[in-house]
Formats: sequence, C-alpha cells, structure tokens
Amino acid sequence: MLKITRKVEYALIALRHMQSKDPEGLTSAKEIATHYGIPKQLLAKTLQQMARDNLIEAVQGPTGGYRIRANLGKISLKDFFERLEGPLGMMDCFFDSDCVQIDACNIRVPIQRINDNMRDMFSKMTLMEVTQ
Amino acid sequence: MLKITRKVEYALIALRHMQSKDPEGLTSAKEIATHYGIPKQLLAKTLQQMARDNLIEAVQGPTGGYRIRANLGKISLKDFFERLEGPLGMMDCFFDSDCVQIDACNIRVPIQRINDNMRDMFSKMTLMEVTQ
DNA sequence: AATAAATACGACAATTTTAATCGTATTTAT
DNA sequence: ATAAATACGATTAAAATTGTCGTATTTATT
Repeated sequence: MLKITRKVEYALIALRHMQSKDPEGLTSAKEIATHYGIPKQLLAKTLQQMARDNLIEAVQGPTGGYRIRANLGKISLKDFFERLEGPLGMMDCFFDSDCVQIDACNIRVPIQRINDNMRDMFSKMTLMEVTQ
Repeated sequence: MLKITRKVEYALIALRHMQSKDPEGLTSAKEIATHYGIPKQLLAKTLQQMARDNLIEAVQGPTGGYRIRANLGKISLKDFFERLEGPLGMMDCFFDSDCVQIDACNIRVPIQRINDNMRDMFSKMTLMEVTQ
C-alpha cells in the first residue's frame, strides 16, 4: 500500500533523464526505454500524457522526441501526481462515494485529516527536487 | 495510488469502535462487521492479526471477543501500518530489489528521500489521533 | 456431556487494479 | 517514397487485493 504507480515512476525517470541533458535537445521514448530497460510503448503513452499536460513538449517526425517545457521548480509533486493519476486520496470514498456505509463509517474524518497531511507534504515538494 | 488497504481500513474502524466503549468490555467481530457493513471473515482475520501483535487482546468462547490492549497514544501510524502490511515504501525496489535495472535507475535516491518524508510524517502521528 | 457461539487460520477463489501489448494513424526528415 | 518518430484507443496479461470456504479450537451455557 501507499505505492506510486509505474506510470509515475516512468514519468519521473524520463523527466530526470531529460533534465540532465541540453534543455534544447530532444529525447526519444526509445532512448529512455532502452537505457532504463522499461517498456517503450507504456513509456511513450506516459510521455504523450505529459505532453498534453504541457509538462513537456513533443516534436514529431524522425529526429523527433520530447523536451522539458515547464518549470519543474514550480510544479508540486501533488499537482504532478494528480495530473497523471487523478485526485489523491488514501481511501476511495473521498471521490467515488458510492460506498453505502458512508454514514456509518467512523474513520472518514480522521483519515481525511491524515490525507490532508499527506497532500500538504506533497504540495511542499517540487518536481525539481526529484529530477535534479 | 497511495491508497491504504481495506485491511488497514477495517482495523482502524475496529479500533475506533472499541475505543469508544468500556475499555474492559469485549467486542465481537460480528458486532463490528454488521454495524459497519464489512465482511466478517476478513475483519476477523485482521483482528486476529492485531491480537498476535498485542495491539488488542482476544478472549475465546461464546461471550468472547476483543478489547484494546496497547496504548494507542504510543503507537505511531508508521508502526501500525508496517505491522499490518509490512515495510512502507513507495516503490518495490526498497525491499524486493530483484529489479535488474536497479543501478541504471536514476530516481531511486530522490524517491527514497520522498519516502523518508512520508515515513517521517506517519512516525509523528499516533493511532490515537485516528481512533479518538 | 452436549450445544452453540465465539476466536484461529490456512487454502482457495473472485475481483479489481495495474501494467503491458497491439494495431493503426499521423507527422516529417531524408 | 521511405523510415523513424509521435499519437492513441482497444485489448490482453499479470499482479495485487479482497473476499470466501472449510475446519479446528476454545469455552460459557444448558
């Protein structure tokens, strides 16, 4: 429990890899996939999602690839996580709420509190701290 | 991602329920299961695990049940989580480490840092804060 | 002594979530 | 024209989580 997904993991690996290179240069999905031994297609989709979110920029065609677009120092880990995986919550009832026991539940409020702490923690860390 | 398991959820519900009652009195798995609409067998197993961990005490026979044994104010959420679910880590490689890319990986150290922050946060909260 | 209601627990099954692949389309440098 | 890259929906595979089954043990009650 309390794990991050591979998608997030691959996204971070890719960002860190690009961060360590010439900011103007392009990096292909293939380069990252083979270098770190991760599935190329899955990585590609993740990169595409980050491109849609304007975190990175995509260039098509051969010699194409991706480069970092956003200021990673200004994006919190909370925002990053939520862009990739949706709202952050330790229990499903914080969003879905088709839990029928919801009013009998005696821990929703206290867990909400813990959850707020966690979100707070991730709000205070930037992507830069992971990628540099 | 970053979710707690049902096991932990049920354990917290049970603890909070017991906490609100006479500390000497016993509570059966059935009582909690029907009250909160959760699967009795699964809850029972979780209670049994907590009993093995001396978090609660089990009394067998009819009229048997469980009561809180430990001082919940002295048990951190980190310890509680780890007793129920094993070591806390945002990525598997922190324990399993049969990841072949482990030395190519460029985010192990930074993620470790985030992980430490998270463990730190849970170390500073006690079970009491959730159950009372 | 028999019964019934509770805990104890390993093994198994079902479900859900996550991870990975497939297939096809589009873009563009060469 | 070709090849190498991105784009992306649909599907499959794998893993993790969640729930159930069956049986044993304990013990209060009758």
